[in-house]
Amino acid sequence: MAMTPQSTGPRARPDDVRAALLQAAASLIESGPESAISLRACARMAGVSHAAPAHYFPTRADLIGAVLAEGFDDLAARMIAARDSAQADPFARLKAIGMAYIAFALSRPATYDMMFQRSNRDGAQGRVMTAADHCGGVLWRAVAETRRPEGVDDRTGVNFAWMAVHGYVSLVINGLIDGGPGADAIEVMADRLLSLLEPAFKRE
Amino acid sequence: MAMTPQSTGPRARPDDVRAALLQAAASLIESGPESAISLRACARMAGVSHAAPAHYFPTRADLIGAVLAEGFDDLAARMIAARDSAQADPFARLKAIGMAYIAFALSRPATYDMMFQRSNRDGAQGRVMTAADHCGGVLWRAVAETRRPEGVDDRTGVNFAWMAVHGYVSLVINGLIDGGPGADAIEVMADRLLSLLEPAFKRE
DNA sequence: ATACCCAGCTTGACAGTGTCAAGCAATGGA
DNA sequence: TCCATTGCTTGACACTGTCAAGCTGGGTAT
Repeated sequence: MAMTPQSTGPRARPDDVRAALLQAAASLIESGPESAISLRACARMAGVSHAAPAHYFPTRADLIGAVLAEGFDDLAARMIAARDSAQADPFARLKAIGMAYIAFALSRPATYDMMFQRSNRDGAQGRVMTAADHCGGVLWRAVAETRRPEGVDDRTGVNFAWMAVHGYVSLVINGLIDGGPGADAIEVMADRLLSLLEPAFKRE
Repeated sequence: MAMTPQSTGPRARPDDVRAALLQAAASLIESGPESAISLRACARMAGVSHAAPAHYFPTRADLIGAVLAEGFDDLAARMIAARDSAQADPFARLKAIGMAYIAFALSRPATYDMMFQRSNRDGAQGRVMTAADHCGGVLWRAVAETRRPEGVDDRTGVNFAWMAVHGYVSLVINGLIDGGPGADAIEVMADRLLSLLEPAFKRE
């Protein structure tokens, strides 16, 4: 059998290639059209042969899925960090999560776009959806801590917050709305958007 | 020179092929992964050779762009029809537009998704963006007719309405939120969403 | 009427892609 | 020392978008 008991295996020489492939894919996603994200281009960037990726990612969808799963993990980490360094007020925490969400999306727009497309979530054996659910869980808990008006239950609150923030960044990323003139228009608009949400997440 | 004076040309035998290619592309978009939308598959469906599409659409992006431009035209038409058959109240008209928008997106989810991706809007010499702007204009005028609270100017109103509805359908299409249990949950949720928008578009 | 042109489509080719199959090299355990 | 497994390579296949040529038939010009 000789099954290495999880000890020495990946330590001796870490899978440079796997990491290099992931980084190549991540950079290709942000730097060109989706059609340019090819396994062979990733392999060239990583300095390996055209068939090497198959050893780590059975198919193209699996490589892309791995990048997108990492994206969701990164997003969740940012949301948690923002939440934990915000004030104790539940809506302030929710707002901090929203701003972190927007910052992530605008920092990696192409990745964000792909993360939210069902067709890109097929590979990686469901890991993408698991990571996405983890993100949703962070939002869910933050919403659950707010006190909302009658008729806005947890699910409705999550849906409303998520659709507003996602709709905003999605339209901005794809150039269909702008926040108006000014360099920091996006942040101003994001702040205003979250303020507009306030009535649904506060009960006075 | 012999430049036909725009009269007889496309009448004699209408461009069946062009229409067939557009329809093939539209059906491929809705019936499979994006990678399956190939010029050659469209050509096979239309019963022409693999290079025939080049005569109507210089590149693949142009064919897809043409389908998406038609999508925006269709969407605008549905929005206008819904608006004109709604009650005279400005918010009722806005809500009718929103419901038509959601219905369109859910009836052609893959097309809708592609319409809102910047990378798919390169071809067709800007026709996609023109059609998208036309859609935005319909929304803009509907918003302008509402009476809103202080601080919600036209632009903010348009952004708020659009991001809410787009965010909702985008998340639903891609399976990240659901409207809760029940067959008509999506419509119920859509209705609730538009009601939640109401405070931003009414001044009592 | 005859020559001609050209729009509309065809066949053929090329580089590039994802994926599969086979093979090589080295590392580590028996 | 032998051997098996891991990690990667080369090679091949079908498929893709795009370009270059060639064919064909209906219209115009002479």
